[in-house]
Amino acid sequence: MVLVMDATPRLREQACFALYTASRAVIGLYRPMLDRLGLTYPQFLVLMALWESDGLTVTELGDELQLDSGTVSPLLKRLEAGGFVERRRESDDERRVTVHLTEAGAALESRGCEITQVVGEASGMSYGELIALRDKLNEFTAAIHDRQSTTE
Amino acid sequence: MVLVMDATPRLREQACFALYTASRAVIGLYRPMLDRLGLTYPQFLVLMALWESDGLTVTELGDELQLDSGTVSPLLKRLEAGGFVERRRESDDERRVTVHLTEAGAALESRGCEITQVVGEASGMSYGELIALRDKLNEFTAAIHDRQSTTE
DNA sequence: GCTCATTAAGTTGTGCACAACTTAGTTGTG
DNA sequence: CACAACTAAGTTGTGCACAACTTAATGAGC
Repeated sequence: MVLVMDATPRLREQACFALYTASRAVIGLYRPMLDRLGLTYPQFLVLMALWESDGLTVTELGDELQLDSGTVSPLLKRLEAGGFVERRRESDDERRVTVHLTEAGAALESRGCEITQVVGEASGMSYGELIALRDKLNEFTAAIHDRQSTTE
Repeated sequence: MVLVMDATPRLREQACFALYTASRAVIGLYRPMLDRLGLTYPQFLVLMALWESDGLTVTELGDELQLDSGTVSPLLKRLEAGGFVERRRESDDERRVTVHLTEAGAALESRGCEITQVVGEASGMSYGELIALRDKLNEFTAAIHDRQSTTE
C-alpha cells in the first residue's frame, strides 16, 4: 500500500465525507417514518432524551444532544407547538426551564422504538457490527473534542 | 450479552446518533481552519470535487456530493460571489451550467490538502483505521440507499 | 444592601439540507 | 411542424446548526 499524503485529497477517499454522507443518509431514512408522527430527526432525539429522563432543563438537553441553546430553544418551541412537550419555568431558579413530555409525547415511545429497529435493520449490519461502528464513532468524536479544547 | 430489543432506545446507545454527532464534530474541527480561507465545509467539498475534475455541471456536482439542486445552486452562488468559481451556461445545451475554478479557487488546493491532513491526525486514528471506518460508513450508506429505493 | 461576574434561556443572522415547485431548454413521436 | 414528456437549474419555504448577542436571574465579595 502506498501513502500519497501530498496528493490532492479526493472526495470519495475522505473519511469525513463518508461521515457527512452517512449521517444525511440515515436521517433521510428516518424522515418518512418520522413525518408520519409529525417529527423531524432532531425533534425525535429530544423525545428520546425525555423518554429516558423526563423533566430535563434546556441546558441538560443541549448537553445530551451536543447542541447549544440557539438550536435547542427554537427546537423546543416547535415541539411545544406540536403538543409533544411542555416547558415550565422553575420557581426555585427562574432562569431554568424544564421540559416535560405531554401525554401525546410520552405515547410515541413505542412507535419511536419500532422506528429505530427498522432503521437498524436497513443498515444491513448485524447488531454487533452496529455496536462496533457506534463505539468507533464515539471514540472518533471524543478524540476531536479533546483536540478542540487543547489547541484552542 | 443481552439484547433488550423492546426497551426504550437510549440516545447514547444509538449508532445513528453517534453518526450525527461525529459528523458535526468533524465539521466543527474544520470550521476555524476553513474560516481563514473564507469557506464553509460544503463549499470546501465543492472545491475538492473541482480540484479533482474542473468544469463539472451542477447536476454532476450534486451527484458527487449527494445533494440536490436546491442545495447546490445557492452554494455555488456564494462560491461565485466569493470569487472561488465561475459558472458558464453551455452553448450546446443551454440548460446546462458548468462550474469552473477561478485562479483563487485553484490556488487553495495545497492549503486544502494540509487541512485534511490536520483533521485526519486530530481523529486520533491511524491511516488504516480511518480507511476501515470510511469503508464501513460507505457500506452503511450504500445499504441505506438500496433500502430507500426498494421500499420506496 | 450593592455591584459585578456568572449563568440560563432566548434572539438574530447566515448557511446549509431538503421538499415542492417554477422556468426554460431539449427531445421524442406522430 | 406540433406538442407532450422530460431534463437542468434555480426558487421558495421550513427547520436545523452555530456564532454572536441580548435579557433576566442568581450568587459572590465587599
